[in-house]
Amino acid sequence: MVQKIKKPVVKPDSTAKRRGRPRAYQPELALGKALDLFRKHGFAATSLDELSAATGMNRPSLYGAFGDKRELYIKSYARYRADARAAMQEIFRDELPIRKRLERIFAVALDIYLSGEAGPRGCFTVMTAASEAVADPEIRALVLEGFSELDDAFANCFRIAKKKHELPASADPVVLAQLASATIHTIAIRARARVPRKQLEAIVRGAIDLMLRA
Amino acid sequence: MVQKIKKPVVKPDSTAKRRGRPRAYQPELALGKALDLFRKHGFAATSLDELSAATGMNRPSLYGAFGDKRELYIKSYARYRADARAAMQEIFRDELPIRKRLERIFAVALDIYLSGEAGPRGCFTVMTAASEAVADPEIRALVLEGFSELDDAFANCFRIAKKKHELPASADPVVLAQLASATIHTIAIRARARVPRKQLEAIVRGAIDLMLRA
DNA sequence: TGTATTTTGTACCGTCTCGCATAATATGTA
DNA sequence: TACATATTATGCGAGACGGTACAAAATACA
Repeated sequence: MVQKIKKPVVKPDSTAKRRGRPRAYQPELALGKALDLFRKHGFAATSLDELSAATGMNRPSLYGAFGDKRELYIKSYARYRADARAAMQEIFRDELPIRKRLERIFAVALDIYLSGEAGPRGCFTVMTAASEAVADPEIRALVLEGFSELDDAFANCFRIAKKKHELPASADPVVLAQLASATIHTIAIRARARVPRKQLEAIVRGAIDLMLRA
Repeated sequence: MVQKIKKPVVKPDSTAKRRGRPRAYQPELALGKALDLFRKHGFAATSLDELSAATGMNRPSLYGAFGDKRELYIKSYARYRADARAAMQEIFRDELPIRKRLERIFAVALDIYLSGEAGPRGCFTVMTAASEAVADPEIRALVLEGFSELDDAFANCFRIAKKKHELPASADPVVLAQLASATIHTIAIRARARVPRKQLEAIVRGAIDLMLRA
């Protein structure tokens, strides 16, 4: 018996007993690889061949698992948002002093935007807004949701700070939040153009000073 | 003594006597059409066929006049920058009070970003930063130049205001300029996601108040 | 064991892509 | 008129693109 057994060392889908031939890929892992590619090159400049190579899935499997290229992009974006939310949520909820909290939020953001061995990848929400959001209503809705989520999180942040009297009564949490989001957007874009981290950190410092000097 | 030393030193502008078959297109006008397309869809999602149709030039003419697609993109971007500069320069140089000046600058920016019958086209510098700037060093250099140009113009603006005592001595023109640029970037991105003008104007108002509040 | 079910791998389809080769056309000049 | 020059118009060609048909492979279940 010359059978070359290629059993999956790790069960792809935890312990569920599936009926047919087992999957040779791990969906979450493959989606992460797809996200990496989309973040690097954008939707139009990423080919299914590259996606297939990066995920280790051949094209039919890719299609069966995630749908066509556009659906894969949407699912990748959802994954990005979930990851970013997971990284931020805890800091947003934290009870640290407002300055410390802002510093940590922007530091995590910079980590996300500057990561990538082939160059900084920026913010996927911003990239998607700049490219696909104009013509595709469904994607646009997701992007708008992304903006609102960030705005709201910042606004809540400032509202708490105001209650704790870390900000004067005259401070408007919504305006401050828009400024914080603007800072996020400008460092995301500049990161994409390879502006060095030091400069981006300087921008963040200036913005924080301005926001808290009230 | 050579009498035929008269090489066409003068550009073949309107009244110059060119040698062969006359052009059927106007280069500046065609470049404008190309820019429109690139702003709408980005580099990768714009095909030479579409460019050919929009400009009214067939592909070989397009190629002969502007080079390949990438060169055409670069020339389109240069044109965009020149247009934006022409629209802004005068306001930046003006002697209006700082608040009025900022209001006018942002209003013009919004006009640029929201124009386009097929949806708002955003800021081409921002779009290029998000897409081509990562992998293409030459384009990246142009984008960085675009960022600096805006930062410097704003900084100069605040410096003048400070000299005229419209700002307190403690105000840092560079930090304020970064905030102004950040506001430009955030409205450019949000415009691309079809956020209505009213909301963008509210963001601008909040930012100006924050910048000028002493 | 045999059958049903699910995924994989290969190979292909029609379409679009960019860039260029070639020939026709329209002008200035000798 | 005849020639040189510059542009237009047609269309080709090699490859990349997204998506899918089909059969082999690998599992669960009866």
